[in-house]
Parts: sequence; C-alpha cells; structure tokens
Amino acid sequence: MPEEKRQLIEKVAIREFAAFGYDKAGVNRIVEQCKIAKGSFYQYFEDKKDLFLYLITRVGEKKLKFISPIFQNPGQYDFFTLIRQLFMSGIKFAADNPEVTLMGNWMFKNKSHPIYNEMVDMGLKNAQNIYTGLLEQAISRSEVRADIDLNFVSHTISSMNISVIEYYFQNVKGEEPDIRKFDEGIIETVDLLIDFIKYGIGTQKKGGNDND
Amino acid sequence: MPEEKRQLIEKVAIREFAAFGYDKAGVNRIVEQCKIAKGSFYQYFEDKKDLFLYLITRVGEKKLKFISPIFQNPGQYDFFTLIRQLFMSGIKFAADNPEVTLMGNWMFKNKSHPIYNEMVDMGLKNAQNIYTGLLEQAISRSEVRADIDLNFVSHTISSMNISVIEYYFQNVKGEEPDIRKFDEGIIETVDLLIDFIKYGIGTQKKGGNDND
Amino acid sequence: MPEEKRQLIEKVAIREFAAFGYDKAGVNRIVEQCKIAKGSFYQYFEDKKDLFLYLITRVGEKKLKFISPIFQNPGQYDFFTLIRQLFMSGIKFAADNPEVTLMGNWMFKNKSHPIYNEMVDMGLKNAQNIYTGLLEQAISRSEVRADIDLNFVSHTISSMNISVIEYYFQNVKGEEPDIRKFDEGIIETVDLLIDFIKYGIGTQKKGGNDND
Amino acid sequence: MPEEKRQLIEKVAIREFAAFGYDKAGVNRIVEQCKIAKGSFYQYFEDKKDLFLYLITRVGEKKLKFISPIFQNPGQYDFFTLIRQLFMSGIKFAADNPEVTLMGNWMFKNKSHPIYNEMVDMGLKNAQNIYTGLLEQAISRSEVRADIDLNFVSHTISSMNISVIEYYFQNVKGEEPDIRKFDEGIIETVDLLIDFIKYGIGTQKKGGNDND
DNA sequence: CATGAATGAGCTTTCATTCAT
DNA sequence: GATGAATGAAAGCTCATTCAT
Repeated sequence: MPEEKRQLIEKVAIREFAAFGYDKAGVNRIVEQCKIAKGSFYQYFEDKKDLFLYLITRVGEKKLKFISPIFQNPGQYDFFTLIRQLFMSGIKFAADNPEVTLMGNWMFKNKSHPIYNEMVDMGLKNAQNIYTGLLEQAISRSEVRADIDLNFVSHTISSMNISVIEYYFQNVKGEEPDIRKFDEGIIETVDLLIDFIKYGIGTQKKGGNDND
Repeated sequence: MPEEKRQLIEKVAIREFAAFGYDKAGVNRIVEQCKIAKGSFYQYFEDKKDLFLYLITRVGEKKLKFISPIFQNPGQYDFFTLIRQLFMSGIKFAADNPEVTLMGNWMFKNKSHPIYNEMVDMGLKNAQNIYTGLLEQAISRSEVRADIDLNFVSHTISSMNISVIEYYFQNVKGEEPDIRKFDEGIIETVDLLIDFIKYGIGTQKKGGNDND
Repeated sequence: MPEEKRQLIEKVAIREFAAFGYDKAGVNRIVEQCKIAKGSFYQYFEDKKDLFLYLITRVGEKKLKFISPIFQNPGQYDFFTLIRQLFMSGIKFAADNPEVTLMGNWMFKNKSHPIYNEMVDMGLKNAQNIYTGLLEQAISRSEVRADIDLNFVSHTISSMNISVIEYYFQNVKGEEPDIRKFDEGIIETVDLLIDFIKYGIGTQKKGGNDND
Repeated sequence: MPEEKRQLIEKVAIREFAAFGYDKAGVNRIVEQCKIAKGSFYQYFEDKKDLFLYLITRVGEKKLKFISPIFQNPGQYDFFTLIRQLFMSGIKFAADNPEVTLMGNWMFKNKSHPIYNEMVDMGLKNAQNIYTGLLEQAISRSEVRADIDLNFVSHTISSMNISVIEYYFQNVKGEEPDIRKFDEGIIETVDLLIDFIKYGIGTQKKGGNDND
C-alpha cells in the first residue's frame, strides 16, 4: 500500500470514526471519500474492526510521541508539574488533532463495547497506567498523600483528563480560532484543574496534619 | 398496557439499551425476549426513539426520587457532605439498578448524538445543573473557594460522579455480591473522592493563604 | 348498527377513501376518527373491501337519487339539453359532496384495480350505460348523427363528465365559496362543453351536409 | 450498470408500476422477477421514488421521440390534422408499449399524489401544455373558434387522449393481436373522435352560422 | 493488485385482521 | 354487542463483506 494512500485512508477513516463512533461509521462513506474501490479497502484491511484497531494503535503511538518529551527527564519535575504538562500537551494535541482525539475519547467512553476488549487484548496501554506509575513515584517522594487508592486516583485523574478536553471542545466550538486567546483560556483552565487536584476546592486546610 | 407487561418491556429494553447503546439496540431482540409480537410493541411505543425517551424519563424520575431525600433539608449540610451523599446514593442506585445506570451513562457520554438534543428539548435536567446550584450556595457560605470557574468545576464533579460509578462497576464486576463488603469498600472510595475534591491530593497546604 | 353510528362511519370512511384512495386508506384512521373500537368496525363490515363496496353502492344510490328528477320526463328534452342537465347536476353534486365525488372518481380512474371487478360483479351500473341509452334514443330522434360508435361516444362523454368535474375542483380550490360566482362560472363552462360536444370546436361546418 | 440488466429492471419495473400503481408496486416483487439481490437494486436506484421518476423520465423521452416527427413541419398541417396524428401515434405508442402507457396514465390520473409534484419539479412537461400551444396557433389561424376557454379545452382534449387509449385497451384486451385489424379499427375510432372534436355530434350546424 | 457489482441477512416500521374478555 | 390488545406477514431500506473480472 503506497504511503500516500495509507495517509489518505487514515485521515478519512479517523474523521469517520470521530464523527459517528465505531458502529455507525460506514465503510461505504470512507471509500467514497477516498475515491478508492471497496475491494481495495478490503485488501488493505481485513474488515472494519481491523481498520479501527489499526487506527487506534497509530493514534496511541502518535499521542505517545507527542507527549514523550515530558518524560525525558522525569526526575526533574514534581508530580503536579508533570501532570500539568501532560494535561497541557493533551489539550494541545486535541486542539491540533480534534478528530483523532474524538476517536480516542469514543473508545475511552465505550469500554463495554466488544471492540474494547479486542483492543486491550492487543496489548495497548491506556493513559491510566501512566498515572499509576507517576503516582507511585510521587508518593515515594512525599509529593502526594500516601493514603490514596492508587487505582482509583489514577482512574479519576484519567477521567479528568478526558473531561477537560471535552469541556474545551464544548466551549470553544464556533469561536474564531485565535490561537493566543485559546492558549490563555486553556492554560487558566488547566491550572485551575491542577489546583483542584492538588488542593481541592475547600476553604479549610486539610485535616489535622496542618499543624504537624 | 397492563402493568405486568409494561414492567417486562421496561426491564428488557433497559438491558438492551444498556448493553448496546441506542443505535445498536434492536427492537427485534427486545420483542423476542419479551415474547410479544412486533406489532404489539408498536402499539405501546411510537418507535424506538419514543421507547428510549420514555425510559430515560422514567429513569430520571426514579433516580430523582431515590436521591430526593438528600434535598429535604438542604441548609443543614455543608457542600461536601451534600455531594458525599449525592455520590453515595448515586452509587447505591447504580448498584441496585446497574442496567438503568449504564443506560443513563450512555446518554451522558453521547451528548453529540441527535437523540440527546431531543431529550433536552423534553425538559429533562441533567446532573450538572444540580452541582452548579450547590456550588453557588457553597461559595456564598464560604465553604468553597470563590476563585473557581463554576461551569468547569460542576462539569468536572459531574464527570467524577460518572467516573466513580464506572470504577465501581469495573472493580466489582464478577465478584460475589456481598453487600457488606461492597458497602465498606465504596464508602471508603467515596470518602477518598470527597477528600480529593475538598483538599486535593497534595501534601502541601494551599498557597500562601495558610497563614492568613 | 344504530343509524347515527352508520352515518358517522359513512362520512368518515368516504373522506378517508377520497383522500387516500382504496389502498392507502387506513382502517385505523377511520375507527380512530369515529371513536369506535376496531372490533366493532369488523362487526359492521367484513373487511375493508366490504366497507368500500358498501359505500360505493350507497354513493351510487345517492347520486342516482340526486339526478333522477332529470329522467322524470325524459321525452320532453332533447339529448343535448339532457346531458347539459346531467353535467350540471353532476357538478352540483360534486360541489355539495366533494368527498363522495373524489371517491367515485378514484374508482372510475382505477378500473384495472382488482376491486373494480368486484364492484361490477355486484351489478353496479356505471354512468356510461346511461349515456348509451340516451344516445340510442337521440339517434332515433335524429338529434345525433347516426354514424357514431355508440360505446365509444358514451365512453368519451363519460370521461368528459369526470374531466369537467376535475377541472372544476382544480380551478376553484382555495377560492372563497361564493355560490353565485361558482354557479355563473360553472354554467358557462358546462355550456362550453355541451357546445363542444354538439358542434365541436372547428370553424368549418360539418362535411358536405352543409348544403343539404 | 450493464445495459442488459438495466433493460431488464426497466421492463420489469414498468410492468410492476403499470399493474399496481406507485404505492402498491413492490421492490420485492421487482427484484424477485429480475432475480437480482435487493442490495443490487439499491445500488442502481436510491429508492423506489428514484426508480419511478427515472422511468417516468425515460418514458417521457421515449414517447416524445416517438411523436416528434409530427412536429417537424408544424406549419403544414391544420390543427385537426395535427391532433389526429398525435392521437394516432399516441395509440400506436400505447399498442407497442402497453405497460409504459399504463404507467404514464397512472401518473396522469393521480395528480394529487405527492410524487406528481416531485415529477413536475423535475421539469417534465405534461401533454396538456402541448395542446394549449397548438390551440393558440389554431385560433390565430381561424381554424378553431375563438370563444373557447383555452385551459378547459386543452384539459378536455388531453382527457380524451387518455380516454381513447383506455377505450382501446379495454376493447382489444384478450383479442388476438391481428395488427391489421387493430389498425383499421383504431383509425376509424380516432377519425370519429377528431370528427367529434371538430364538429361535435349534433346534426344541426352550429348556432347562427348555419345561415351563412 | 485493483475494481465495484452483487449479495442477503438484518433493520425499523406498518396495518388489516382476529379473538379472548 | 362492544372492546382493543395481539398478531405477523410484508414493506422499504442498509451495509459489511465477497469475488469474478
């Protein structure tokens, strides 16, 4: 399969899955937009499922490459700075690749869909695992309270990651694409969220350990 | 429509929508499981959409009735106690009505689906609005920091609500239904989450205002 | 079946058949509008066909009664005066009973429909037969040329009868129901048609018999 | 779509629409008779409506091509000769293409059907317009009386055109297809009709011009 | 390898008719 | 007699997948 055609199919198919979700996405529409024959499509990909899993894999790689610079010197940042950077690049990635993001979010939100299990069987890690690792490190460095449930907190932070991206999509939809304006607004929002994660939203200081 | 049959259809249809989502849910499967004729179904409901919206309405009513005791004396609890109770009864409701919950969550996670707009056109409120109101009150009482973005925080707490329910479903799926065990585990989890929301997960006290 | 209910069903059913034709007419809609039970309907009538044929019969009787005065002294009028009167009362009947007329016209225009044969098997005469009789008499009185094909001319005049009614329906649709205006316009139109039938539309006199 | 199959579908579908009308015509029956899969049908045509409108267009073209020679030298014939030729070729066309004709007549007789408007929106002319133009010309040439209602007469002649074709179908149905016999009989019938239109059927000459 | 016509099980929905109450 | 819930065949249409060319 020539590189050019592969990229075309990828682009069109991601848009399709992003717009309709896995079930309602149509092979017909994809091949029509790509102006390739249906038969050709089935020579490149076994079936719709194969295409989807291929794309999910590629998307994962792409996103990982996008955020990997953050992990080059993992020791030099504290946990909250790290996840701030992760959230920021997550949103930057979403802004640059909205369709890719929508597709990824669809998968995240449809973990009961049969195809989700097929995905995990392929060995794809999801973001949650990353947070679990970072949290363990942060606890060992005393940056994070030790009395948390690791799995639960990583799951929750993961949800917040998706949540903030969706919030962004909902609130900037239709606005003029002033990049600076976007940056300012979203930096503020992420900072609020990190603040939220770090300190909560209560006015009282935490429990009895304030006086220690 | 006799009460008995209405309940049967309701139960079967909720399971269907929960398992497959709106689009992939099949009227065929529903009538087969109910052992009623296809024609009978269409005497009870105009179409698939009608059934879905009817169920969503019923589910909303049911859930509202379930959590309404919390709002009987809204003044006597502080914000964090209130949302703790909301989360708790949300999870209790989810545990008692897993399919109903899955169906509700499907709707929550598919706000771009055409049927979502039809639902809001019917006047159904979603959970987020509740949080916005509670947060405003909490800020006026100085229970919550005033420098938060109301919409964003209510959106995030709403997501956490769903998130914790999903976490619960994933982690107790398959286990024996030992109610006591569940209660203990989930109380702990919710408390952790409320703690999370209230104080964050950082070991440091918030900013400079500790010394004020 | 009480008289009151019979008349209601008749009225509603005629409107239904007029609006949708035999095939698309719905028993559901009829019983809904009549506010009678479906079961009751099938106690009055064997099936949809039975209802239709009953109505067609009644309509035929009604129309015959309406135009019968014309035939009380058939000898006193010449052929063209008679059919002028027939056309006139046909249109008057159509104006007074538009739905009945539409239903009758549907049957006239769907002679290839299976139900048409069932109708003729019941022994219902159609208008064409009337014209055949009148034409025979007119020829014997030398009011009409003898070199015509009886069946063909009666068929054609019959078509014209329907045609003028349809023309009327199309051209007065939406106008205010000023009866006088209607009468004037339609009298003129019928006179033109009778003129048409009597003398044709050519400017030349017929053939060589002008010089006789 | 291969020519062979296109012709098969066309033929079968025209027969179906001719026999049952638009609403009762069944895609199922069509594909069964063509021995093609249902899916194939829907690759050729968007839906039933698309098929019908395609056929009506084709039929219109076919008929227009059939009668177009008549209009090559429109000036050389008087009005009555022209419509005689139109009627004659109309019947000839009907004899050669009975199903096509039945389908066209169905449309003519169902002007209140929703699909009729879709047809006129496509820009298809109906026969009536042709007669209006010819009549205007004929009046200016003093071949036709000037005191007629143009719309009404063209509408009536149009009806007669359909009427004569139906008369023909009814009276030759079942007879052996002796072309010569047909020709003789139908020529006679059309001549009678033209005579009818030209001079009417009265024995008296028209109005005051008898004494000229 | 490329093509796109062919496939057919599956979908949602309709409606005349029946029959137990 | 009255009722209306129950019926199920049949309709129009979709779409992932196959395969002969």
